[in-house]
Amino acid sequence: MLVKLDKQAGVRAPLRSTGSIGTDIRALRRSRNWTLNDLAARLDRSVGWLSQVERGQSEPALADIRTVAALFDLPVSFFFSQSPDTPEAAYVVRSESRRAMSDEGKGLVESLLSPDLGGAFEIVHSVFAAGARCPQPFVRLTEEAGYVIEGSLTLIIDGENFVLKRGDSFRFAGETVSWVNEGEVPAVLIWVIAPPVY
Amino acid sequence: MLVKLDKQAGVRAPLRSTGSIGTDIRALRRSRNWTLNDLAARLDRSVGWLSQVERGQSEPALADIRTVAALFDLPVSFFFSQSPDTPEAAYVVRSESRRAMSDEGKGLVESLLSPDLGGAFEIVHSVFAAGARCPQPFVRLTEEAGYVIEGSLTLIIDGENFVLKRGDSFRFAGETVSWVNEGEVPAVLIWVIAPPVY
DNA sequence: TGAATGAAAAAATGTTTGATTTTTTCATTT
DNA sequence: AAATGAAAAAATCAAACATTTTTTCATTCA
Repeated sequence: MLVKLDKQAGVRAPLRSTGSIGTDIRALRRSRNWTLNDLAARLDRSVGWLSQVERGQSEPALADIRTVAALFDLPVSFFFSQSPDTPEAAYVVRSESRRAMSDEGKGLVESLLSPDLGGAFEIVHSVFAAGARCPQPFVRLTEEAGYVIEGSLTLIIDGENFVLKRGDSFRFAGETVSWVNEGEVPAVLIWVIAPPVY
Repeated sequence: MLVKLDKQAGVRAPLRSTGSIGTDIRALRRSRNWTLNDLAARLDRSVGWLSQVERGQSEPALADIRTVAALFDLPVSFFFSQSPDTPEAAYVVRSESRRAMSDEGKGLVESLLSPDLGGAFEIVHSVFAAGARCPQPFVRLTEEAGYVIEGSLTLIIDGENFVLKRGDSFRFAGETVSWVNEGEVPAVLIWVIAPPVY
């Protein structure tokens, strides 16, 4: 039974997922505020088809999945890293079965800590390699907060440097942000973003 | 300068705080969807006065603060655990200067990981004492997620038991939830709640 | 002297309605 | 079975108006 949460409380509707590719695509599309038409155009497919795909009534071709992955800057593997088919999968993500959201090699490995995309916020496990540096500062229309589990990370918020160590936390919203790991070991953080950007 | 974030993106307005008691009270009141009138009535004070207090134009009496603390089930100390007056305080919370949101002794110590109350979600550091047990299951109109940093915690979601270990994470929304720490050591978690309940 | 009030003004929020956009459905084609 | 295109259904949006909530401020209270 699905509990009806009232809108006013700010809880987004579609949380319970089927864990299908279509559900992922829908969440990704929504995170960018795109309509079916917006995404269908980019895939060079019809709106009706996309609607069917998102609801699991039709299977996208591999080529389509590749395009979607590219559009959202995700590894294709993301769409196939299915959570094990246990009853707990709706609620729990085991440390060994997180879905990777970025490829190794960029100095930052992000993986999803929630059972699926969607919801009011995104909670991500991020590992910043020693010496890694944000390619360029970014600004997002989001509220973001984080907590340092291991190692140390320098955050640059609106030009000010903050060296965060284990146990430190932060929050910002709307500022220009960048980061560097100036330590000798990887920095491990929990990072929360609302609303979701992936 | 305060960046204007657009509503559509779902970012709540009043983030930057003055760090005053009034700001805390306003955030707490809002988290329960109470109007000035609702809270003023409970404090047996006028609406105008409360408006002034929340905006720092008037000082509440100690008795008022005690009542507020009781209403929101917070220790009075919460309102006086000011973050150090450094420029970073707007963005960063150091591990040694978190604001405690619950008194020791209940088996659960929660402390705030964001620089102030308010915002789209709440991020909390929670330590569940070994053997501690949730006094009774709860249901909230929120979306909640968490990550186990240390130790182990059993979550009971809609009657199903999930034993979470270090590195595991979870998310739920609308379910009936309870918890026990059946381990021998404290369980340390990061817990995210949207929208804020404190 | 600053806390506190009450009432008027201002601001914010909610509601309705009709129009528009977005999504779903489905018969048909590839 | 994938994919389309068009009709139906559902959801979203904008404007106008009503209502609620918040702020302001002159005044009283202790």
